[in-house]
Amino acid sequence: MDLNLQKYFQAAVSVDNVVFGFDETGLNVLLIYRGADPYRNCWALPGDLISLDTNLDTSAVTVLQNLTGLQHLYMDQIRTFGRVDRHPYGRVFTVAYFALIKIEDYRVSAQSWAEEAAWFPIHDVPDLPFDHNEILEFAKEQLKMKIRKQPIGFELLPKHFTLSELQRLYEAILDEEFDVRNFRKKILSMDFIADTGLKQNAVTHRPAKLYKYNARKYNKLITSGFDFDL
Amino acid sequence: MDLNLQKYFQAAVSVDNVVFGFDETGLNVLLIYRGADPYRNCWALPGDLISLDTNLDTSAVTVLQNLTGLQHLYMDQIRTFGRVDRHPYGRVFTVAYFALIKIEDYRVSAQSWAEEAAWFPIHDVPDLPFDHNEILEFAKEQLKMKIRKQPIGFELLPKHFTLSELQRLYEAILDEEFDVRNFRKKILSMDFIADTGLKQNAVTHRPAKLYKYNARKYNKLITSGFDFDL
DNA sequence: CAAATATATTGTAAAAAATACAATAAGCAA
DNA sequence: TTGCTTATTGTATTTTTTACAATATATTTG
Repeated sequence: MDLNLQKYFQAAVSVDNVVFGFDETGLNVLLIYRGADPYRNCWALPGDLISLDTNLDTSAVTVLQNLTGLQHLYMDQIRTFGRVDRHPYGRVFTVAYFALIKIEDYRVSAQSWAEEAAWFPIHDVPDLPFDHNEILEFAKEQLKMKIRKQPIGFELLPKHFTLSELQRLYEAILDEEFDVRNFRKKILSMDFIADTGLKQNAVTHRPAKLYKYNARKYNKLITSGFDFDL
Repeated sequence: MDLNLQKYFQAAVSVDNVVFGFDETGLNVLLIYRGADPYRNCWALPGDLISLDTNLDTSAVTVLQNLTGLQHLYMDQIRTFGRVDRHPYGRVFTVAYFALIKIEDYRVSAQSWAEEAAWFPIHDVPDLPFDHNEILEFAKEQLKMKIRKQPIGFELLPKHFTLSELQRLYEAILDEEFDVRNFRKKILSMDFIADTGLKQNAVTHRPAKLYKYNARKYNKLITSGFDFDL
């Protein structure tokens, strides 16, 4: 390589994944316990330097799977962080990705140099190394924006869900309360959310109707200029 | 450096700037004519490899100034592109930024290895090297989203502007037409847009009233939960 | 089995916002 | 004075948002 170019080709790139998971306790984020330097023995976002023969988006998926066993997630790029001194080993740019999953549908298992992998309640996250706290804050903002504009919320609930569950989900993520009647009115006015005819059972109170999300209908609406907006 | 790490630290990072400019002809994008390899003698987005001792956001500003002379712009990061084969010299990740300016307020002058710098109408952009066409498309989408949500449109017009000019601006960027009466109603209902008491002169028809944008009032509204939305 | 408990479900009126639609006004030029 | 060009304005209708509380249905308890 040209000597003039040499000096540019000395950077590393990492990905850091912010995986949000939802369960009955609310919104959580997945962290790993680092078993490798730098910042060995810290909880951190599951991220790693990426191999230079792999496309960026593919790397995000690979890194996550390699550290936590999670696979088949849809990951979205959110932003690149590139402060000069963000990594002690040299110039490392990190590309942050985020994903949103239903915790009970996946099993996380620490792998590679990750000693543990665990879910932390979103309001109870420890100090993280690098600029991971900053990344997490940014991801939370993105999540709020996205969940208002895209029907990703449904992917966090069981296939059949009650409107109360849905409302709790939105309230947890947006950190905001909605009027029960108005919320239901709005949701039911979107005709890609359908009554299954089923009801909850084994609950100690009036059982709620179960609904399901119809992605096919949603996609049809989207293409005809519909705008999901909570 | 640890030999195991060596292999990661061989990437380069570039920034590519999508600078949108508005004038009476509509929306334009700034391109440079490359006087350096690769893709010498092509029009391309003003971008360059970045020096590894500079923060990412600073690099975006520096690169743009170095190639086009533009400075004191507010640049926003939009996305990182990292296909393995996007650059012929090696693994180069590029971070795309965008900015929005009033053409007549700035003078562009090709510098460094840029042989020319010129504005191209947004609907008349040539084939670009690397993945620059893809980056540009992405930036256009971002611009549409942002201009609906933030009052950045005002930064593209003279300090004093007419409502017709403002409407033409929005119509050019969003590629959509608005009803004259409803548009004015909506704009004037935002009380951070004020009548200056002045009128156009030297026009060959009824002169329009001149308005101005009051950023201070807007910021006050924002912090109290107001949501700009066109 | 009646009462208590817990959550689910529903409607309506008022206010606000969005939409559709066309006539008149104010300059300049011929 | 007339014609040309762009600027400006209002109203009725529809749609959407908001605020607000009583009743229903299941289980558990006494």
